[in-house]
Amino acid sequence: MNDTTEWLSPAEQHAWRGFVRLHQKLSARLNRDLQAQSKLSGADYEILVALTDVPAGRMRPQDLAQEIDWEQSRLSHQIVRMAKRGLVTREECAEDGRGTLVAVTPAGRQVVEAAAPKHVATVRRLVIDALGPDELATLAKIYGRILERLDDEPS
Amino acid sequence: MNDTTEWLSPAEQHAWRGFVRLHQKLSARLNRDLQAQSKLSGADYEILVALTDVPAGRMRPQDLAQEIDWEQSRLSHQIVRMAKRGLVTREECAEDGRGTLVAVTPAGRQVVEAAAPKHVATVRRLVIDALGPDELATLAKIYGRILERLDDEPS
DNA sequence: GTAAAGTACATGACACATCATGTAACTGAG
DNA sequence: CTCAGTTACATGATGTGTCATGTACTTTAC
Repeated sequence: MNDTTEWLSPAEQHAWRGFVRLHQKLSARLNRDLQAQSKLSGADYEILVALTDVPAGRMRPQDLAQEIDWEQSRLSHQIVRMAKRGLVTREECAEDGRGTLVAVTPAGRQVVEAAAPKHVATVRRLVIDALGPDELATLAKIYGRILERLDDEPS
Repeated sequence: MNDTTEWLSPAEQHAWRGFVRLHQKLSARLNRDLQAQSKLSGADYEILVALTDVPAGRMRPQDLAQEIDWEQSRLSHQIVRMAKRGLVTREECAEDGRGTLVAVTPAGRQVVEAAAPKHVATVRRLVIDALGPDELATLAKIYGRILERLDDEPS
């Protein structure tokens, strides 16, 4: 590596550090809240929301993975754990012998429906309410731009 | 829970989803890059940067934890793993018999010095370069505001 | 129809994070 | 001095994420 590295300016460093810290603390906080209030991890919550969002309450793992942007393996492990706790079940897939269907159980539905309002309230209180409408739009725009870069790049 | 939950508006939801997705994908990406290029996890990198940032190259775990905003237990486990790989060592603390000092090893220093330029380049390419200077300042301001809220709240 | 290639998902190993709890050393009131 | 409380850190259990790899089924080329 040569010495032409362009290090971050103080302003850039400040913004970047803030980004990292915020990300860390906020997700830690949201996970702890979910766990304390609803006995759910963030991962559990994300799965349950995705499943209850579709009318049938069941999806192919591959579709679910794409929907929430998870790796297939991660999802598979997560489903196993949630099935053990009775939040979801596996069903056979008629159209494709290799496939499966993941379905929310009534218990899972009940849990997420109780959890969602509290979670949303926390998000609103901690994040949304801290932003003006213009800032909200700016953030969304910036995030979209960075996400594009991520998707464009090779790896 | 009553039914007065104030759900997120479409614009709010869009921004929030972007926030979550960006956080997930970006940190996954940065971790993978670090791992691939330098055999370091993001956690390893953070520790090494903090340690090499101080002249002595060694710190009390409690100070280190505060510096990078980690839980004490997390840090302790991480130190164990990094010590096994020869990136850091534990030293006895003269002033306080309960205490320890964590020090970067020469090997650790070498690894992080090789890793840093590549990491910074990735951050710049993916994030910083996607932002105008005004946007950078806006982000920093917003992050600061949300971080304050996080720190203010009970838990 | 069959063999090769691809797809859908599972699994084991390992790194990581968190929680609850433990141990040793320090500090201060008496 | 001594003992109660606190501080600094370690440790075990458990849940989670990633990687590499495995298995069963399906599709495609021939």
